[in-house]
Amino acid sequence: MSTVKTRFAPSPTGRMHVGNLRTALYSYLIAKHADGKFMLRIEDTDQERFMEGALDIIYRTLRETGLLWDEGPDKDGGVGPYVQSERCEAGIYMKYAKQLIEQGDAYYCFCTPERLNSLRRVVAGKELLMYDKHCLHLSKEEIRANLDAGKPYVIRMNMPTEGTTTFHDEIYGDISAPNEELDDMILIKSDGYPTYNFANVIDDHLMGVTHVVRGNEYLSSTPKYNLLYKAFGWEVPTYIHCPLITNEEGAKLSKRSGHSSFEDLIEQGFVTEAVVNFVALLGWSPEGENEIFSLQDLVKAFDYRRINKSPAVFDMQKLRWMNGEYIRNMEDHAFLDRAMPYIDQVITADYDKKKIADMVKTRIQVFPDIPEMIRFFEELPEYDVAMYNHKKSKSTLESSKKVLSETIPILAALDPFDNDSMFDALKAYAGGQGLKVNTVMWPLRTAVSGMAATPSGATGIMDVLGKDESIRRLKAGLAKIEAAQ
RNA sequence: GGCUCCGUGGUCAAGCGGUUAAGACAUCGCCCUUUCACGGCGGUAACACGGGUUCAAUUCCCGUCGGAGUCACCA
Repeated sequence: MSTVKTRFAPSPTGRMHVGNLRTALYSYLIAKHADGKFMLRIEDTDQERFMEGALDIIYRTLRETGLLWDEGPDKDGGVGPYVQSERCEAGIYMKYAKQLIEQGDAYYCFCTPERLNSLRRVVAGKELLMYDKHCLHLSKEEIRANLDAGKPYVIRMNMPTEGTTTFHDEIYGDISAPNEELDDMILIKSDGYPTYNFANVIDDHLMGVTHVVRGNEYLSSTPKYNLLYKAFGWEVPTYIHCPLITNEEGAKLSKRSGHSSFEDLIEQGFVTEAVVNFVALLGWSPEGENEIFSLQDLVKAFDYRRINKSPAVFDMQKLRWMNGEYIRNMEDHAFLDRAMPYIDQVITADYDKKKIADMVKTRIQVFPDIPEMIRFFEELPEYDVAMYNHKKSKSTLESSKKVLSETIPILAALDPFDNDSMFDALKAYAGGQGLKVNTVMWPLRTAVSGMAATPSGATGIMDVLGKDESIRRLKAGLAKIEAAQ
C-alpha cells in the first residue's frame, strides 16, 4: 500500500475561515494518522482576489496551530513548484489543456462576455449559466483564423450530454450525477491562468496526492473532475468530503459572520489549542467520551471513517466552555502572559496583579471577560444599598450595619493584613457573636466591591486592596447603610 | 427551478435490526463554598412525517416534508 499524501490548498484571499482551518486540520490528521505526508500548495490563480499579506496569514495560521507541512513552497519535496502561478508560468497547465484539445476532449471558445450574458437565465432569484457548446462546432479554419487574429479565448472541456457519472466518496458513498447537468467548464481562462477545477486535477495528480480532502460544497462538481481524470487516463484519488460548518441559522459560514476566521477568534480571546480542539469535533467524533484533545492526541485518534455526514452548527457557547477548560489547565506563567494585558487595561493602582490573575483563572471563558470582572478593584462602583440584604447569608441592613461597625476596628488593628489573618479574625468575631461566617462576610464583600458576584471572597479582595483602601470602602459602606435608614 | 447531499434533545453528537436511545455544551435543581466561579450529584429534553421490508425498525427501501450545497473566465 502506497503512503498517504494529502494537501491543503488555500487561496491567498484573506483571513482563514474556520471551515478552511478544519479542512486543513483534517487533511493533516488523515496524513499523519497514516504516517503519511501533508503538503501545502498555494492556489493563486485568481489574480483579482489575491490579497497582499494573505500568504503570510496562511503560513502563520498553519504554524500557530501546529499543522506543519512536509512539503510546500518553502520546503521542496521534489514535485514543485508549489505555487500555482509559478506552475502556470512553467507552462504546465497549458500543456495538458492542449493535450485534451488534441484528444478532442476540450476545445477553444471565443465567445464574448456579451454572448455569454445572453445565455444567462434567472431561476428562483439566482443567475445561472450553462454554456451551449457554440464554439465546439467551429471549423479548424475558423479556430486558426481567430487564434491568428489574436482573439481572446478560453479552453473548455467537452462534457458528455448523456449518461451519468459516478464517483465514490469515503464519507458519502457512491454519488451519481446526470452528465447533461455538467457544464462545459473552463479549463484555461482568457488570461492564460487555469481555473481551480483544472489546476486542481492536474496538480493533485502530478504531485502525487492520494487523498483529496475538501469541503462538501465541492460534492456537486466532483463528477466533472472525474471526467477530467478519465480523459487523461489518470487514477482517481480517494475523495473525502467534509460536512459543512454553518452558522446558527444553518447557512454556510461566511466572512461576514465576524467570528468565523481563526484570527478573529484569537482576537476575541480564544486559545489556539481550544479552537483546534473544538473545530476537530465539528463533524468528527472520537470513539471514547473524552472531548479534550491535543493535536498529538488527535493524530492518534483520528479515524476519518468517523467523519459525519450532516452539517454542524458552529456553537460559540461550547467553544467558550472548551476555551475555559484550556484556560484553567494553562501553566501559570502562560496564563499570566495572556491575562496581563487585560488586567492592565483596567488596573492602574499598585495592586498585586498576580493575585488578581489567580482569582480570575477559574472564572473566565475568554480573556476579554477579565476587565469587567475586576474593574471594581480600580474603582468602587455605585451600588444599591439593598444589596446588603441577602437571604442565604442571613444578611440584612441591620446585621450589616452591626457587622461593619464592629469589624472595622478589628480589621484596622490587624497586622499583618492578609487573607488568612483576616479570615481567622473575622471567623473568631462571628463565633463570638453567634453569627454565621456568611453573615459577616456578605456585608464586607459588598462594601468592598459593590458587586453581587466577585472573583474572590471578602478577605481575598481586601488582601489585594490593602488596609487603607479596604477600611475606606468599609466606612463608606457603613455610611451608605446609615444614610438609607 | 435542475442536480446533489443531509435530517437522533436548543447545539455538538454515540448508535451501524432487538438498547432503560450514550456522552458533552446550554438549561434547571441540589451539594460544596467567604458571593460568584470551579468541582460533585441529579432533573427536563430527541430518533421530521407516511408507507413498506422484517418476528422485530432510530437503524434497510420508497415517498412526503424540511434544511443545505451547487449550477462563474471564484475557489
